[in-house]
Amino acid sequence: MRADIGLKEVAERAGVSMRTVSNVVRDTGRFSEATRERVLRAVEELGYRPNTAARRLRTGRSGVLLLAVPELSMPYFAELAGHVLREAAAQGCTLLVEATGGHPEAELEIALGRTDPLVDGVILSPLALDDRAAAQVGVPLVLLGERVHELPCPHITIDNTGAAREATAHLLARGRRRVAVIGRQTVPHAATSATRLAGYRQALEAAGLRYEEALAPAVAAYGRADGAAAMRALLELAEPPDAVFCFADAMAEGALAVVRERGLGIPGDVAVVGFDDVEASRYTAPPLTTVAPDKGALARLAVGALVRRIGGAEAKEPSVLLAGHRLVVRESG
Amino acid sequence: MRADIGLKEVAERAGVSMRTVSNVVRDTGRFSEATRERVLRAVEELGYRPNTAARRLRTGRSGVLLLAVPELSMPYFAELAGHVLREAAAQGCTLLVEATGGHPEAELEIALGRTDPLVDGVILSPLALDDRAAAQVGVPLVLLGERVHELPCPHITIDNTGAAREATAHLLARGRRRVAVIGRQTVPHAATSATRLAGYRQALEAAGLRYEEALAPAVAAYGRADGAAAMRALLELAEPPDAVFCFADAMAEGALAVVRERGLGIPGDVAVVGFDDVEASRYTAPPLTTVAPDKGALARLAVGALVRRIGGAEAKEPSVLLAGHRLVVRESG
DNA sequence: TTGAAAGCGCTAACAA
DNA sequence: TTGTTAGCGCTTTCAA
Repeated sequence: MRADIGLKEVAERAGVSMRTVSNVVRDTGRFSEATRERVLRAVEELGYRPNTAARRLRTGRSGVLLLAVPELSMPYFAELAGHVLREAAAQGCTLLVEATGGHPEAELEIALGRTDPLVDGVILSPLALDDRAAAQVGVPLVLLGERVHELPCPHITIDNTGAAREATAHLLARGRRRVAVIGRQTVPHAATSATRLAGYRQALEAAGLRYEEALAPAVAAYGRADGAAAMRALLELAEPPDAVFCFADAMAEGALAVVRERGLGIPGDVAVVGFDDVEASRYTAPPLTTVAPDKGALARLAVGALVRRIGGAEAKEPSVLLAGHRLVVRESG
Repeated sequence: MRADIGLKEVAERAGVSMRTVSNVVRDTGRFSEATRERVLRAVEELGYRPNTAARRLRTGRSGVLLLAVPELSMPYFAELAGHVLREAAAQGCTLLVEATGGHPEAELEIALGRTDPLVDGVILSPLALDDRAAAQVGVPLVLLGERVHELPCPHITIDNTGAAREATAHLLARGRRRVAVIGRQTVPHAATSATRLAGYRQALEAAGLRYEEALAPAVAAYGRADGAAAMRALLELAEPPDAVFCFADAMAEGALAVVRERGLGIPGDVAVVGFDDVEASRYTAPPLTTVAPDKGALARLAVGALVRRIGGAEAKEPSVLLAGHRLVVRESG
């Protein structure tokens, strides 16, 4: 049982009205320095803590943000969640984390605002959201990590196409000529796949190479098992690739395991590049070359944009906020 | 702006009093089947959603639980959080996730109940909590994953000592004679280290071997880098080990990387066993033999015990709840 | 610069 | 079985 010290008790102790205590505590309105000190002392002595439920009931604000990611057990999202957590705390907000499983329906529900009524705003990391949500976004919303074209809300992302182009170009620059890609998806609205694939093709084209679909096996998801399966398929090819660019480190890990298992050298026989720069990628065999999105910036931009949105900012601000990225070259490619 | 449909609107529409609506919605009190249907229809048509702030203000319950883990970027905790998330949702609770950084002070704050005033109860995964908190636990609290002796609250854990004994015995049974251990900690109150080390020593003893501190290098934390550093030290020894038992899969990954880098065979020259059965461990080179705690059971027990605690259950129930574990034998040992 | 008082939407004690 | 009503603790208009 939390001590039942309320505004009233503090007010009595400090010899002022509740209103003044409220003002001092939230640092709003006017009051003299002397009053302020007296109130703060009373707060301290009594161990007063504002009742958030009452505050919310009154103001309609809870200070709670929701972060919805596909799966917390995916290291990239876990790391991202960690950053968002820190950033939300820095902004004085509480963060709720939810897993959508990457299901379009679950993502839609969240975009529509059918979340815990507690939340003031939502940061959604969609995997397969379509634009049915466009017409009726129900909460202050920010999309993190993927562009869903029609949604009227800020999108926080990195230059996926540019990053994919750089990663592919890197492989090409090292003399690879059959560069495969793991991460193409055939489901509709798979924006990550689409933007990165575009970058890959641009790099190929710039090098005078032509895109072969055989070198871009489709995957169902972005897990290790998907990467492993795709790599196996690639190695069955009459002309197997001499390099593979994976759209996620997790898939790269799976791919690495398959290549090793075949007794092939990395990067000797097959170079491998990933995407995400998850912590584990420093410890794979061999350490993974990968695209590192600036996760801290991503989190900062997302929380910032959301807080502004909640504060009533209209869609005035640019609808796409870009965080940086860089290619971290390690030993796998 | 959430639609401002309240109990009142629903009551009017259904032609009953607010009280009845409230009862129907929460399924408490008495009402006829006909009333019930009428009310539910009105709720549906109006899209009524209860205001949780008002409810909480009135009842003092928010239905929000807090899970505090050291770091979300540690895969074991990320996976565990995923399970707890699901379990909390199944119980109709909202889950807040927080990272303590494993700092004793941060953990103490949480155990003392100095959390977001919103939360009804806390599941804490402590790394270094001491028993200063004993006297004054301030919220319904459940400890997950580690026993902190004096705290008057349920402890959810696995048989760490037994598990460590089994893992070590497994290595011994395969003919290893110099079995090292990575994970010994010298900071006070490192319960995980202490219980697992005890199991390791028991197995050694049962095999007629004696404990050598040189084979148990101290680590500062349980990350990959710590495992790598410890493994390096071990390989410098005049008589290096022929097997290593790591208290966390993350450390095992670091250790594997070092062993490979030295050109030694796994498990040929050095067998490696981990602890946690994190998903990544199926994809290490070679796949990691590891102790798998039943994370689902851990989550279920923790949420269950906490909900009962919040509901007013006294410390009547057993103070230690054990989840199962098993040794998953893969190729590394 | 401060005080008094009216609710925010809901639950539960009291009535009918 | 259902209706009425008094607050929960806070913010904020209206007065002083």
